[in-house]
Amino acid sequence: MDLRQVEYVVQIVDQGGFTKAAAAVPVSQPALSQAVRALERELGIDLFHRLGRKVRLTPAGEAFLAPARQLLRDAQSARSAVAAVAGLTAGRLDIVALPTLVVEPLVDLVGAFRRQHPQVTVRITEPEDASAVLDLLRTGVCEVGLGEAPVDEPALATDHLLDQELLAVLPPGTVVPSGRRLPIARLAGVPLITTPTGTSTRRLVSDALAAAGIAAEIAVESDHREAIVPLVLAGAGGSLLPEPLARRAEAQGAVVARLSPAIRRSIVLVRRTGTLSPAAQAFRELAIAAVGR
Amino acid sequence: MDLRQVEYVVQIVDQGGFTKAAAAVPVSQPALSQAVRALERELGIDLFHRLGRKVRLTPAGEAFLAPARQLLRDAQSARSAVAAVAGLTAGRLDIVALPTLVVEPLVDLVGAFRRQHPQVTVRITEPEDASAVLDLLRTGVCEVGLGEAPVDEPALATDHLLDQELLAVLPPGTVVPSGRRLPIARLAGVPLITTPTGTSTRRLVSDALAAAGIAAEIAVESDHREAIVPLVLAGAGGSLLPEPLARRAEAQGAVVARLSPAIRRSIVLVRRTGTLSPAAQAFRELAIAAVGR
DNA sequence: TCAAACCTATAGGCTTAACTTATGGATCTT
DNA sequence: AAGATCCATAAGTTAAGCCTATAGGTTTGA
Repeated sequence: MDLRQVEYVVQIVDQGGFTKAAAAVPVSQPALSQAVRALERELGIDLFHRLGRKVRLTPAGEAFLAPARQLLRDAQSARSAVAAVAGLTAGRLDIVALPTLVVEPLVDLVGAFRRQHPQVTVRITEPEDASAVLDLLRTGVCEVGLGEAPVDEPALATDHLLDQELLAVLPPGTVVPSGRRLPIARLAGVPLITTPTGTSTRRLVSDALAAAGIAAEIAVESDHREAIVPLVLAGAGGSLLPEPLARRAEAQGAVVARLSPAIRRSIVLVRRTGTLSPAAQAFRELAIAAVGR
Repeated sequence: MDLRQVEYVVQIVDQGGFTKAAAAVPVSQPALSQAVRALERELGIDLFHRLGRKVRLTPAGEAFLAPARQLLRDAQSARSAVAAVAGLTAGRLDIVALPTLVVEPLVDLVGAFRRQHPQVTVRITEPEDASAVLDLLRTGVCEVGLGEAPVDEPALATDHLLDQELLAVLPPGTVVPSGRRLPIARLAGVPLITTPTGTSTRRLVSDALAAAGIAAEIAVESDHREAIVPLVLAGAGGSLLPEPLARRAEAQGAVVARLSPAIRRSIVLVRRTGTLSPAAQAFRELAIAAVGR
C-alpha cells in the first residue's frame, strides 16, 4: 500500500470518477487507473465496480474508505508536526552550559529566544563537569552549549561570544588597593572557596595560581555553587568568580578586585558541525548578534 | 512522504539503529539510509542526529514519531477492513429479486447464506419492474439478482437455478377437473387478479393467454402482491401464480390447477460479468448448490 | 437510431527512483 | 592499537510510475 494510491482512491470517491480524480491530483488518468489496480491486486479485492462510464465503491471499497481518509489525515498531521518544529512554532531546544555561564549570559539569551519563539521549549542541562559539556553535544543530548574555548574536537564547532575576566571576590572589609589591579601573588594567603577539581573555573584558577608560583589554599570546596557568595560574605574565605557573578557579590557587600595578570576565559557557543535544527540555528544567530551589541 | 519511509523511521527508533532496522524490515542498510534521507529532504528537516555510531531523534523526529505510528496503524486497519470483507467476516451483499421470487427461493438461500456468513449483511432490493432487475445489476447497485431467463445482455451473466410453473389459483369452491391439467382456454371466462403491466408475471400470463387465443379479463390489477391471494380467497377472481405461492394459497383454501399447456419460466441467478465480491461469489455458489439438491 | 461526447482500460516508451553490493569514514570496544 | 560495528556514499541494475496514444464501452443529444 502506498499513500499515493490511498490518495487516488479517496479522490476518485470525492470527485466521482477516475478522470476527474486524475485531474484533481493531478496525474494522468491511466496512471491513476494503474495505481488503483495495483492497490486492488495487493489487497486481493476490488475497491470499485467499473461500470463503463460510472464507478461505484464495492463493499470492500466502502470498508477501505474510512481508514483511508484517516491515513491521509495522519500523513498531514505528521507533516504539520515536523513543519511546526521546522518553523519554530513548536519543538524543543536543548542547551548545555557551564554553571558559571547559566546566569550570565545564558539567561538573557534564553529570555530573548523565548520572546522570539514562544512555542519552543528550552531545556537547560547542567553538565557534570567541564568535559561533560562537550560529551553532551557530541552524543546529541544537547544541540548547543556554552563553554570555554578552546574546543579541540573536529566534530564540534564554536562561535566566540565574549571574554570573561575572573575577579577576586573577598570578604567584606578586606582591604585592597583601590583603582589598581591586585597582584595574584597577594592571593597567596587567602583561603579560597572553590568548586571541586574537574570544573572549568577550578582549573582556570589553579592554572593562574600555579603560573604566579603560589599554592592555592583551599578553604571550602563545594559542589554547591550558590553557596560560594554567601560563604565569602560570611568571611569563610575569598573566591575567584566571573565578572558578572563578582559584581553581584559586590552589590551584596563583598570586596571585588581585578587581578594582575588578569585571569580570562573565552566563552564560546559550541555546536556539532553540520546542520543544526532551526531552533538551534536561531539561538546561535541570536547569541552571536547579542554579543555584537 | 511514503508509508515505506515512515515504516523505516519507526523501525529505526524501535530497533535503535539503521542497521538493525534494515535487518528487521528487511531491506539493505543503504536503501534504508537513502529512504530516510529522502524523507528528511522532503520534510525539510532532519529527523535523526547522526552521531557516527549512534543515532538520536531530533526534536522534529520526536514530533514525527507519534503521527508516524498512527499512520502505520491506520494502514493496517485499512488492510484489515478490506480483508474482513474479502474474508466474508464483514461487508454487505446486495441482492435484487423479482417479487415472486423473494419468498421462494430467495428466503431459503439468504437464510443459508446468513448461517454460513453471519457477519455479512444482506440487503434485498425490490425492483420497480422486471427490467429494473437488470438495471440494478448493470449499475452496480446490486451484485446478484434473481430473475427470469433469458437475459440478453453481454454485461450480465446468468446461472440457471430452477424452472417454475405458473398454476391457476381459483376461488374456493371452483370446480376443476381433478387429476388433469386445466386447458388454458377454460380461463377465458375467469376474471383475473394480476400485477400491473410491466411486471414479469403479468407478461408471462398475457403471453400465455394470447397464445391460447383468449383475451384476459382483468378483475383487479394491483401493485400489492400480498393482496392477491386474499382477493382470490374472497372470491374476487382467479390468478396465475408460481407454484410455491400457489401451493401456499391452496393450503388456505384456494383451488389450484395446473394448466395445459403449462406456463413455465426459467429462474436464473443474474450477475455482472467479471469478478464478484467474495460475498456475492459465495452466495452464487450456495444458490447453485442448493438447486442441485 | 445514430453520432458525438465521455469515461476507463490497455499498450508502448521513457524516466525516475529504489534496491543491491562494495567501499569508505567514523566510533566504540577489547 | 586494532578489530568490530555502524552509517554514508558510489555504481550499477532492476523495477515501478508516468506519459501519450488508442481501444472499448456507455451515455447523451439530435
